[in-house]
Amino acid sequence: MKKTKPPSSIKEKASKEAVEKWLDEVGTKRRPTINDIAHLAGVSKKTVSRVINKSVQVSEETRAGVNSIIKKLNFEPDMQARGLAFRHSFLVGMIYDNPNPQYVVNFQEGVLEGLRGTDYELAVHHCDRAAPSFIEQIKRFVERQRLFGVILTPSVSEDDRLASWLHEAGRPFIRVASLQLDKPEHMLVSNDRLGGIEAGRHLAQLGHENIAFISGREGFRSSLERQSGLMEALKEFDLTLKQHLIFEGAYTLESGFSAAERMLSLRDLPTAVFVANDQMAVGVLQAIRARGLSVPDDISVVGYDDFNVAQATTPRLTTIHSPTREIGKLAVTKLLHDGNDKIEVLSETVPWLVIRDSTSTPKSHRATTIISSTTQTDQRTKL
Amino acid sequence: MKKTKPPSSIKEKASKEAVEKWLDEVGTKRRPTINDIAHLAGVSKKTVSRVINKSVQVSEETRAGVNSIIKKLNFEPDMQARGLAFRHSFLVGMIYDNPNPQYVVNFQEGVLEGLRGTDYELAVHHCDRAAPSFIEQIKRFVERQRLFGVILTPSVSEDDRLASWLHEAGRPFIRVASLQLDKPEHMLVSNDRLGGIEAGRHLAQLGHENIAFISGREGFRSSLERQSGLMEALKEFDLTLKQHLIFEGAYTLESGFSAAERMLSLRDLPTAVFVANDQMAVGVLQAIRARGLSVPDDISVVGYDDFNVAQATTPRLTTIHSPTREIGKLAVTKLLHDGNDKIEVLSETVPWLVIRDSTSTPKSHRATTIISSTTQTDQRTKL
DNA sequence: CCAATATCGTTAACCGATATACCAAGAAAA
DNA sequence: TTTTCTTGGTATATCGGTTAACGATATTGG
Repeated sequence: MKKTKPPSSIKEKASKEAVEKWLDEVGTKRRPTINDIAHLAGVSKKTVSRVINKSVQVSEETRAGVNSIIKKLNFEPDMQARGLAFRHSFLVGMIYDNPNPQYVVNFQEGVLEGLRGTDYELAVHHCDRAAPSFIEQIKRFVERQRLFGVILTPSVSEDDRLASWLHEAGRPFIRVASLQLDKPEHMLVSNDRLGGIEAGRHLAQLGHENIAFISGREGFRSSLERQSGLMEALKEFDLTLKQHLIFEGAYTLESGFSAAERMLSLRDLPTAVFVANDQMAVGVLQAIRARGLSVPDDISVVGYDDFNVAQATTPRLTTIHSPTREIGKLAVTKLLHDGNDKIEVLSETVPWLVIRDSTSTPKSHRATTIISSTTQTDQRTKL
Repeated sequence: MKKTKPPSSIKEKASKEAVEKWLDEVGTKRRPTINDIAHLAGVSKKTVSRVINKSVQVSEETRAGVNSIIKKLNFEPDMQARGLAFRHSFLVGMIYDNPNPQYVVNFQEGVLEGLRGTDYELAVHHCDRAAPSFIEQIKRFVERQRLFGVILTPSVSEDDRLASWLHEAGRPFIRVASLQLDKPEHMLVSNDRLGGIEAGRHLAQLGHENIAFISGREGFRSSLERQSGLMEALKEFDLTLKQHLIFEGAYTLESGFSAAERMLSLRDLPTAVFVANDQMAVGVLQAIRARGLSVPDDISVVGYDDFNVAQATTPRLTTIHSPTREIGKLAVTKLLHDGNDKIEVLSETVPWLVIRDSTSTPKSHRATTIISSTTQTDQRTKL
């Protein structure tokens, strides 16, 4: 049926005419499909498919010919159809339930960066972990869209039922959390414990001994990890975190304010406080000021996150920088390469201390260590 | 071929057994398809499809029967396949190129809220408007995923080439911008002009006459609109915005800081400044403090956006609240109902003034109007 | 009582890709 | 020379839905 190959110049000329004819007659009405490409390139559908999917079973010549037609017709394969055949869509789902906008956007931007250049796109889903049908809604989302894979961010990531369902359904997923909760292939740990250690060491090194902690809501993993890091650091300096210096907040500005008020009503005030996130730390600064005290002269404050509020306060907030964006990017990479390569994770996802203006040596030390107090003021780590 | 209907109790019993058999034998291996439902419900594929799509051509009895099987098998239609047949996916695209995380998340959350309960999901795409292939990348995204519709947020929304391409391709889309750019069915206007008016009136009513403006980068629509609102308000009070009191920033904290420094080097200082966004306003506050001046005693400051930095500063920022979330929600509603209903838009997308602590009467007026200055301090509008 | 008309359902073709099975031609091996 | 791989390609079924076109039944009207 097929004619013997004509010399390539003639063949190409013929094909060029055919392409133009197609563009005139059909191209104005609908997008090209794989059939059009196959027809104009003089090969079969499957061969075009092989070219698209970079299969090796196709000669360099054929590949070039097909690609040139693809380019001329500006062909984009329909991901719906591709997904139908592959039994999964080309969508990665990101599920979140996080009140902090900056966390979400930073993470999301990391994910999008990781997705760039791949065939995959991002579908985001916000959920309310308190809602009774919370799991059902997520299942529905995942099943209906046949997501290629799912990224669970805190605190959704902490739900074990969800994780085991995904596991049993055989769907690739990544849990991003502040500590190891599951098999390593599913986990990406942001290591909030280390951040807590950094904060604790910083305060202890400045000479603080009476250090308070303002936590997130009871049971919040990230807060627990940050606290446990603080305790570990204090232990290194033979200090302890006293039970009556732990105050519960809820990660909001207001809750930070009221937790700080409780703290400030103590007879013996602490000389420093580590606050489990920046948003609360803003409230803490305001409460301290409202009492007529000054930061850092009377009380040093360390936050956590390094979101942009940390630079808006007076004094600007010393805080722990969390590499949220990098974690997001890693999450995608891990998801897409699912165990193919083991990625070196640790180095990039380690939080670090950013020293700004809300910490200094405690008053009691001030007389003896004037020098360190002044040099401290402008020191920053990786800003 | 079909038997006469048996009494429904018998029929149901038989079907119940068949359902259990299916769940045991097949349900463990793969998800149910429309064929399974049709078979077990004793109807055809198409009838099930009609039930799913809420077509009227199906009797109440049949519908109930089919729905019961759907529920028992926990069937979720595959959106890939549906999309293939419909010639569009069940995805709404949101395209952004906005450095402000809070804007993005607020807007996105509004969009997700608008999508809740529909069959559609959100695919987000971040782009760089400065990149040369910027348009091509978006086209690729839209075409490959065959998006049902697209929402363009500022400043991507301002690109006319993109808008006309979408229009010609016949794909539904919404442009969210600070002023009318196109036919109303494609536009959602956030009315930054009104916000500017609010800010201007507030300052003028306090008695300020020498008012400065710190703008966004040249040509930024939102900034231009806010400025033009300011000018309009001043005109109402027989005031003008003097050319030498306009300073260009770039919507970042640092740019606000340096614009303010330029302003503060003037011989005659203005008594108030309207800053085109909160992020810059934070920089402005810092610059004023750095000069040893005080806000609002020496200079009043008004921001724009009402993002959470506005509550973190000292003094807390008087600013214009932009109903970003509501606009996001409206954008989806408009997109999904595309002209079916005309939605009443204006009432919800109007920005409003939030009075906090960074504005007061100017010094010169202070002696004569003590009372208004004190009552002002705690006044807030809709906080 | 029979044709016209809703009403309710069915069948076959199709959306745009991939997978399976299979074939032809040339190179290497027997 | 014949047989057996390997390589490069084709034809057809299939993924899970929808649409178009076309039956069957009941319900009317003449």
